[in-house]
Amino acid sequence: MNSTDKQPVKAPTRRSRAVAAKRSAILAAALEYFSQFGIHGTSLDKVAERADVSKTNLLYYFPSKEELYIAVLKDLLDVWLAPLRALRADQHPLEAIRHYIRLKLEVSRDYPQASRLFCMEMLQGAPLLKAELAGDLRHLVEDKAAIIEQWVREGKLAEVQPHHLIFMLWATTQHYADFATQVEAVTGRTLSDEAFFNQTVENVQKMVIEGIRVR
Amino acid sequence: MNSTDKQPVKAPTRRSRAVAAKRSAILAAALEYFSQFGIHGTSLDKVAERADVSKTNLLYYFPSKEELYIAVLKDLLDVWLAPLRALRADQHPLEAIRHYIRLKLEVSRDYPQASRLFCMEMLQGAPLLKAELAGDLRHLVEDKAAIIEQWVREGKLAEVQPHHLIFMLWATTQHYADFATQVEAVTGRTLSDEAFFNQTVENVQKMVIEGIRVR
DNA sequence: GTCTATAATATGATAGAC
DNA sequence: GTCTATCATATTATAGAC
Repeated sequence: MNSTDKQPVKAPTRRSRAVAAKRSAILAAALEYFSQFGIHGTSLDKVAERADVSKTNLLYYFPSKEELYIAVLKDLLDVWLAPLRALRADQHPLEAIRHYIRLKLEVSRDYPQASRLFCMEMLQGAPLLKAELAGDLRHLVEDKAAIIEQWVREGKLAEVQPHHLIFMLWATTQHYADFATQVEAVTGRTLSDEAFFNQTVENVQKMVIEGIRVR
Repeated sequence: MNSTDKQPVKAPTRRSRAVAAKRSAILAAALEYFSQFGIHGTSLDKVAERADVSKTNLLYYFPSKEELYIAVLKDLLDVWLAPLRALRADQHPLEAIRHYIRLKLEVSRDYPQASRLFCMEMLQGAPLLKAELAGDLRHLVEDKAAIIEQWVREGKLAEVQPHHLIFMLWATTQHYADFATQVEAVTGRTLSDEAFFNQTVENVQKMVIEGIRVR
């Protein structure tokens, strides 16, 4: 969580613990609303109500709606990127990608709101993430793309352009969170259904892996 | 376009043509805003301004913001589903899917806003498309899933569950519209760049096709 | 830190003239 | 069909007491 450790670390007092708890209650409530209705469709009233604080009090912790929104986004980016960070050159290529797919689908199952808020922000042109996108994210992707490229050069993966493979991994795994409504409308199941989750992991892994296996 | 042919068809007069033109100018302006900012982030003022009509006048054509939003969504659904409708049992399986990928990426290139609005609606739980999702869309998907299942049974495709293949097709092709900001941040290119478009089609086709080819 | 006003404004929608 | 008010409301944010 980025937004809770801006301050220098001190021994947590009773008060500071209470304050931290309130902050995170607000952040959690905000995520619920923002991820469904977006920043414009969400009122501070509702967020405050769900977090069980007064609106004025909320504005004491986060000086404006936009700052609250940004705090939520920042907290979320780490969760969202964790699976990609875990991809390392010393792993067996196909196993690494197999593992990535599972991790990312776990994120889609366990943090669907994070995935959706991220998606929503992207749809709007990511006005509040532009900086991250151009900086950190881009470098992270460059790193991982280089690893994939290396695997391709060594003949361990079929000839694909790394960026497109990364996009395919993102797209196929996010889809089960972002389009959960549609997935449920069509299949009648959700990722919380364990059997459906496993079947999803297997199908996605199989299709992706066979698509990039060398023969 | 659904929303323009609710009325019984008559010989178009000068007036009716002018009215139709105004309606579609409003719809186009609305799509631009809705697809970026969502229904809540969009004001009728802005839409009216872009469509070059007064706000009151806009409300004469569409009695409320929500009805305008729904009209836009309906117009869009056909465009969005056209590629899937084109999938037919009498085609060569891999060629059919290859073709689908191209068509859908063309939609992502030519109607990115439609794709994004659809995505945004889905993120919110599709409150205004629930009916369509449960009805028409579900049946369409069932039809196409049956075709795919048949291909699998005949040994023309690898063993995959049709729904997951359909999701993969949707996800990988939509991604280039919905996450265009991220795609551009990472690659520096967009689908309007012809070389990048072709390279995208080839990569997606290759990865998907190899992933479901029978060996 | 938390509360009670209250300011300031944006915006969806209507009334009624022309 | 189009316009000029105008209403009604929701909602962000602040001032100032405690």
